[in-house]
Amino acid sequence: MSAEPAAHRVIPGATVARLPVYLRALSALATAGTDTVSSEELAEAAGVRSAKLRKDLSYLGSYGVRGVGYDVARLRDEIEGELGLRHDFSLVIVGMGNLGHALAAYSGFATRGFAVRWLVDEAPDVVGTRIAGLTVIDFDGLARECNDSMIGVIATPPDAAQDVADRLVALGVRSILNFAPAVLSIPSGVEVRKVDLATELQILAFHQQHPRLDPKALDRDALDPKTDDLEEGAAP
Amino acid sequence: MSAEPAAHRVIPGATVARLPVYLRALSALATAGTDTVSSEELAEAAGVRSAKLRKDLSYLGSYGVRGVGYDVARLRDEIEGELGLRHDFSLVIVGMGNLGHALAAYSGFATRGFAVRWLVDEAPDVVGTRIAGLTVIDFDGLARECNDSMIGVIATPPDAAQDVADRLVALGVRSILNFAPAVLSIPSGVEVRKVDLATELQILAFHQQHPRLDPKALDRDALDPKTDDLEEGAAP
DNA sequence: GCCTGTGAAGTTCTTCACAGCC
DNA sequence: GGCTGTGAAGAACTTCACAGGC
Repeated sequence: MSAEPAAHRVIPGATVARLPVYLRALSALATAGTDTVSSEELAEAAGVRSAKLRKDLSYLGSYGVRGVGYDVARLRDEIEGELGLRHDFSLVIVGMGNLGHALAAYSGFATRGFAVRWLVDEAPDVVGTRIAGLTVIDFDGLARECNDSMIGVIATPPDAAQDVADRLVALGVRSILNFAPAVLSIPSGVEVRKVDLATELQILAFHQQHPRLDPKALDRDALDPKTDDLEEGAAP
Repeated sequence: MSAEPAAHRVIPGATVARLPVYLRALSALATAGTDTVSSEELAEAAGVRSAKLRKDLSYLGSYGVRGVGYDVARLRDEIEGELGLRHDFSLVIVGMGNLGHALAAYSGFATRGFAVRWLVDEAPDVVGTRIAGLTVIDFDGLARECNDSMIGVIATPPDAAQDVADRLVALGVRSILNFAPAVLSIPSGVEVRKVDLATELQILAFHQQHPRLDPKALDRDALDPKTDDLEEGAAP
C-alpha cells in the first residue's frame, strides 16, 4: 500500500541474504540504461523465481507499479537504504597471510561501499610493512585509531581466530566476517558470518558423489550474483 | 536401526551443509586423543544445538550408542564416506588475479582432501609463469591434461565468469565453486556454489543497521539447491 | 542414570494462484 | 491485457520431548 510503511517490518533472513543479489542486478540494469524492469526480468537476472522476488520486495514496501514493473533507480535506492549502504563501512582485515593480502588488494569491496582501512597482524616482521597502500599495524595500533562502526575480517589461521574475535569485540566491533575454519563464540549483539572454502568444496564433493535424482533443482537459500566486480584474473 | 541402511537415505541439504563442520570438530577431537563424544559436546564444538546434531546424524544411520555417545573415529569415517572424501579431488583454478593467487597458495585445501592441480588463465603474459609450484596454462592446455572428475574454481572478473563456466562444463566439470559476483546459467547436472564477499558484507551491514530485536540468534546458512551462498574459510 | 534416535509440533521459507490496479 | 502484491497452501528445516536401549 503506502510507500513508507516502515513500521512493523520484519524482513526474513532469507530475504535479506538475497537483497545484495537484487541490488547487483539492479545496478547492472541501471548501467545498461534500463529504467523499468518487471519481476520476471529481474528475477531472471538474479537467478530466482519471480514469485520469490515479488514476495521479497513486498517486505520492503510497495515499490512497484501494477501492469508496469519496478523503477530500477528507485528500487536500487530503496534496497541500498535497507541494507544501510548509504554510508561507507570501514573494514579491518586481521591476518596478513595469502588470503589477507588478496583481500587487502581486492577491488570489489570499494566499489560496493566497503573501504579497507586497517590491516592488522601481530608478527613483528609484518607490522610496519606496506600492503596495498596501507601500513600494517598490530592490535595496539588499531586500538589507537579505530572507531567502533567498523567491520572485522578474520583471515588468520584457525587457532588464532577466537583470540582475534575477542579482541575485535573488545574494540567495539559488532560485525565479523570469518574466513578461518573455526567455530567462534561471540557475545550476542555481535553478528558473524563465515566463509569456509573447504566446507564449500566438501558440499560439492557430496553432490558429485550423490548424483542428484532430483528432477528440478534451483534455488536454495539465497543468492546469485549478477554483474559487478570482483577480482582480477583472466583476460578475455 | 541397523548400521548400514544406506538405501532410502535422502539427506536434507541443510544437513549436508553442516557435515563438514562436524567433520572438522571430529578431526580436532581425534587429534586431541578423545575417542568418545556425546551429542552435547560435539554440538558445542560445532556451534549447533544437540537436538539438531542428533537429527542430522540420524540421516546417516545409527552410529551412536545410547547412554554413551559417538565413537569419534568411526563417526569421522562415516561422514567422510558420506561426503565422498575417501579419495582426493583435483581442483582447477581459473583466473590468476589476486584471489586466484591466494587460492593457489592456500594450504587449507590439501589438508582437507583437495589438491590444486591446474591453474588456468588466458592472458598471454600469465600463461607459462609459475605460481605456487604450478605452471599456469590456458584452456587449450587444460583440455589436453584434465580428466573429468575435477572441481572448477572460478576466480575471474564477473564478466568472464559465464564464459569460463561454459568452458569448464564442456570439459566435463560437474562441480563449480564461483567467486565471481555473477549469476551463472548452468545445465542441470552441474552443481554450483558461490562465494560472494561483498554480499556477505552487505548482509552484515544490514544487521548492523537493524539492531536485532531478536532474542536468540545462532547459526545460519545451509542449504543448497543450486547456486549460491557461501561459507567459510581460508587462512593464509 | 545417561544419552541416542525420532515422531510430532513448531517455525521459517517457498510456491501457488488470484485479487487488485494500471 | 499486463504485472504487482499477498493470503493461503505447501515444503523444508528446527526444536521439543520422550521412548528405547545401554
